[in-house]
Amino acid sequence: MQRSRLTIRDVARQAGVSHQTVSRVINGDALVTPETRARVEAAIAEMGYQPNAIARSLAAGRTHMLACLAPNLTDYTFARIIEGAEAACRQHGFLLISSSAPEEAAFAALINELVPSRRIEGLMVINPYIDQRTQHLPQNFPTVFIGGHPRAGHAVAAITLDDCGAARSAVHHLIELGHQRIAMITGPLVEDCTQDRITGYHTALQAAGLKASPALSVAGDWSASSAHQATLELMKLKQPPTAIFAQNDRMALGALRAARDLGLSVPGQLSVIGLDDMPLASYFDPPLTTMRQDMFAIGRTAAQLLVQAVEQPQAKQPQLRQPAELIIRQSTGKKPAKGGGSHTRKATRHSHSSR
Amino acid sequence: MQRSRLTIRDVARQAGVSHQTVSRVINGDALVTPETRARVEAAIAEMGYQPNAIARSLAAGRTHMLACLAPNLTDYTFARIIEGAEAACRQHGFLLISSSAPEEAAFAALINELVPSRRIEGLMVINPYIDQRTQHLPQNFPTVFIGGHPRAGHAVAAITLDDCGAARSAVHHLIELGHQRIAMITGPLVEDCTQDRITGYHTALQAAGLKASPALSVAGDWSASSAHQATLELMKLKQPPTAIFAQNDRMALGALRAARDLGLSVPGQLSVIGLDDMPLASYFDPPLTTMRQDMFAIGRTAAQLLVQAVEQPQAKQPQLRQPAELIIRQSTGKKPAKGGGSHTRKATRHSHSSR
DNA sequence: ATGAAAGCGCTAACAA
DNA sequence: TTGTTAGCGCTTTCAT
Repeated sequence: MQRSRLTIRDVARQAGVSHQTVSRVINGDALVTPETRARVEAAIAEMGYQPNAIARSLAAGRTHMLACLAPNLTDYTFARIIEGAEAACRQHGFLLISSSAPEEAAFAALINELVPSRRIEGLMVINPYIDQRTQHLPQNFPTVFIGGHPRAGHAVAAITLDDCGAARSAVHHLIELGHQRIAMITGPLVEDCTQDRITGYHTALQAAGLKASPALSVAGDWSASSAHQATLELMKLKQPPTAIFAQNDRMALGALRAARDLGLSVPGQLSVIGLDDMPLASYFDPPLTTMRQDMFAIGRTAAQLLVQAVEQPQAKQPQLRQPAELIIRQSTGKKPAKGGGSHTRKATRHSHSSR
Repeated sequence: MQRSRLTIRDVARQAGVSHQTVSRVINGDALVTPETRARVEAAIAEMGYQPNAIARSLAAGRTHMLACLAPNLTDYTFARIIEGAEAACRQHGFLLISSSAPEEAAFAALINELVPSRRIEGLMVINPYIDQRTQHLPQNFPTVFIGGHPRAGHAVAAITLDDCGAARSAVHHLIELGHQRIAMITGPLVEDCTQDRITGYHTALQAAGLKASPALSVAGDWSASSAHQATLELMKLKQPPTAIFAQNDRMALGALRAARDLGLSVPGQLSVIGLDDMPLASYFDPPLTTMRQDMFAIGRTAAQLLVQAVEQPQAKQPQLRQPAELIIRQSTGKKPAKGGGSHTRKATRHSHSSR
């Protein structure tokens, strides 16, 4: 892997053609005699020439680089989106810069570093609507939103999980098991997906003719500990819930632990359902019933949308929704009979998915 | 955020100077009169000019981009390293491309796309020694290894967790609790860190005058399910272990579940210790005793080493080790008395770290 | 089908 | 201190 100090002209000399012809061969231009092409390709192979991407970028005005901004890179959900996006980018001949911008200021700084310098051709933003992010977005620049639906005035492509539908399915599952007092632990209220999941929760309750009690809805922050706390409070109510819908799996885990701390069996006395199907969900105690979402696919699709937006800036900007799938494990069960069910914890043999 | 079609010459005209002077101002060259500088800066501000990074790269021969290759982006450990690296890169004025290369072929392809095209100035590789990755690495190119120590012939900077020391501490903790039959569930045997952790395990046993039984060492693949399986087998031995050291937290979780499936109380009848201290470890059942490693710091340091290697190619290439810290929670306890301890599971109130 | 010329937007060497 | 002249390595006119 020698330093590619060779230029297009070196190859041209070796092949006995002009440097322009070499350029044509590199770019697959059709107007080259097969013989010439062969000669040039032989020279390229022999000398081990590889084009300088920066020079190409400058001359062609295209960098073939995209960026993806996420609140962080460690959340499994985000990481998986990025993995999908990165794979799709490479497939389309693009490179991806993924950066974490926990707060708005960092977000604005990043945009201002990447876009005006003309380093990237397009931008993917995960969770565009937390804080005031969108106001820092460049105008007339190819952008795709992931998780968060465009407000009026934003003609950008967007792809989200079907948050509303996923929440509705989760709550519907609980209702089918006979639960009537169904609590919800939400994510931060400023996030779009939190709101959509709240909507889905209410939709499911309404469809079943159940009334939503405000006391049964508690805000968490996606962390297990926030849900642990929330669950302890919920179970202190004069009429505690018999089931909890946690808006993500980490919080579901916090709820499970709180139940254990309170000596409540799950699902005997309390059912818990999550949302994500994170890799370890089947190893929770008990294995978590949850909604599975294919974040890799979301990332991949987002990248494809973005590539399209870059190549054809005038094209329509679609708004997509990726459905979620109910994964039933052992953290949900029939509503306990009045007066409580069995308090004992059975050491049953659990089956696990192999994820 | 208008399209930066403005060039250095537009600014020069506006400020009534040569384009070169504008370049000097942009680059903080000292040889500019304060007045001229002020005029130029005023013009820049007024026009909203921002330099074209690609043109700069071509002219200066520097891209200020680095890449980090990891087996995947979703492993918490890797994601955290990348987060740290990315933060440090930005701080030093570099951008980071992080890519996942699950197998050797993808790894080689990536290297071949990034390096000869002169797009990046340096390379960070997480787990350089799984499969035959190192043979695809470019020669004479600034590189830093993360996790995996250089073999002979590789004069590259490297930073790893102190795998050996971390394993030793973990096993030592079990020994101090009185355990003598201590099993280990390893990662894939081809990985450096697996081997180092095995070494640490043996070192700790030897130091205590204990003999390592080959039957007590089982290979997993870092997944919870592999450890679940391994634990079931370990507990079938005529002389089962009283404690298990799992080489990562996910596998420790698998071991915990296997214990539950077998009706064994943890830590009453079986102690389990992990390695990682992943965010959810304190929410395992029981909360997991484990070794904490600061992967963010490792990533940050790796990036700093790389920047240094890029700036001063002739400098010495250090090999660093980041220590790990024992985090005692509730999955480890005294060796059970002969004949077994209490089989009952107490619903004690657990404290959690807030991570 | 091929080559020559001109420039992408900037930095670097030299001159003034 | 500032301006002038050349490129960086390639693509894109435009001739031929």
